Amino acid sequence: MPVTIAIYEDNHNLRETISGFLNEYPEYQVVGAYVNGAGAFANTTSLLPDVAIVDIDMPEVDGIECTRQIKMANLSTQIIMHTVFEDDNKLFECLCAGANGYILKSATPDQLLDAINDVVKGGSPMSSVIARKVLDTFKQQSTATNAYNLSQREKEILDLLVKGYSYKMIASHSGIGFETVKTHLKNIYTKLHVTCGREAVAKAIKDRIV
Amino acid sequence: MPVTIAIYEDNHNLRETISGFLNEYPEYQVVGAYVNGAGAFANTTSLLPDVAIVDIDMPEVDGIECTRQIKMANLSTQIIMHTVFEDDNKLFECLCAGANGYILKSATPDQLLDAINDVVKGGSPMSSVIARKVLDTFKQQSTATNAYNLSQREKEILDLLVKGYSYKMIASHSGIGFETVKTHLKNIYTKLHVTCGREAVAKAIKDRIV
DNA sequence: AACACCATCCCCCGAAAGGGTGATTTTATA
DNA sequence: TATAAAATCACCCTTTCGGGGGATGGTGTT
Repeated sequence: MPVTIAIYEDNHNLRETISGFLNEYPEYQVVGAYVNGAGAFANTTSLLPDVAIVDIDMPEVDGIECTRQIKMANLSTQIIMHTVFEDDNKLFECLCAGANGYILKSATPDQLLDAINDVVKGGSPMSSVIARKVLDTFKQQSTATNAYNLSQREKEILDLLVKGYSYKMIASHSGIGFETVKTHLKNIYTKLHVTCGREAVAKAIKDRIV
Repeated sequence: MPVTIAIYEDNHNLRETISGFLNEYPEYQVVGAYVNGAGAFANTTSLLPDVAIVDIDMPEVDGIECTRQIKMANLSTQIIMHTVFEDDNKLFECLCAGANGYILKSATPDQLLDAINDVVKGGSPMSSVIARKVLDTFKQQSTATNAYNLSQREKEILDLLVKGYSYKMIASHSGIGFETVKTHLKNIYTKLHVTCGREAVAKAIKDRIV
């Protein structure tokens, strides 16, 4: 049973080249080739391809929207983004849309085959340069950590506040008095530079304190 | 000028093997080899290695803490995590700690060299399996969307609530009455199945409503 | 026309939040 | 052991929340 593949690529030559190249192998079968993401949902629903190779820059319905449509139609279709080069902002959008791999158009045919095999086996092929960009977003998220100098008790109470506990509930949960909770929260608000509990909750979550 | 390398690996044989292997090449120079992360900060500060190869599982001071220490001492030291296999929970911790690459101990010497070259060139070498896990956390963050059926106005008010606005401030900001804000928030709390503003804020952020 | 939904506003009322000031005890650390 | 930091509690006071009603007008759908 061959791996079924859908291709979304606006460049006619490239589309035919990839399609023809893959069809030379009995283990791959191109079941669809389209100039953009229009109809991606319907195509995917009816064909259920194992893999979709999606160009990011396409007219009308671009690769990101196309990726969303495909994933909405069939979550198990593995999506390989195909792009001219490592593009920063769109990379992130692709990831959120549900892309499973990222391959450059400058890649060799063999690398394309590797990428296809990778995604069907549950991997996410991408260059180390792209991987670095992905990793950087992680660190970015976790750098702004606890520079607020909260004590252990304060973190605990803030955590309960985020969970929606009232002052009273926090007091009984932590086995301390109501007034103590108030004092702690006053200090917490001061340290976080916020003026109310809701703002503290937002900051706690966004800055990964909890 | 050779690439300077520090090795953190508790297994004596492996440590010596890697060290010896790398030192065979004039373009690489192992400047330190340690059994765990103790003293990583000091080592890094004085040696400023280009690359550190860090085993995740080490006694006393493990690879994650080691990674933090190294990055704290010198941000430009590129860190390659070295592990027996793709470990889920620690992977994420490593990324947050600042790891730049992820290589398996089963990798061939050539692959190790590739990884080293990758990180010094600004890439992040990792297997496609690991890359997939990283990507999955992205999607996880963006999937749980708005199924709460909030109206546009309600979303707007919830957004302001997250920003720390008081009811009064929301009212004047949105140009509506205080009582209207209250009504909206009552409805919002009902729709989100929460009982107070802080809980709503937490839910709004975690479920990416705002 | 009837209905659902949204946005707007009003009143009442008790509970909760939060800000100020001050004090004691425990714990960690220099 | 002195000292700082953290944790604990108390009292006062005002404002804000949050839940319960109920009401009106607009919009869009059936």
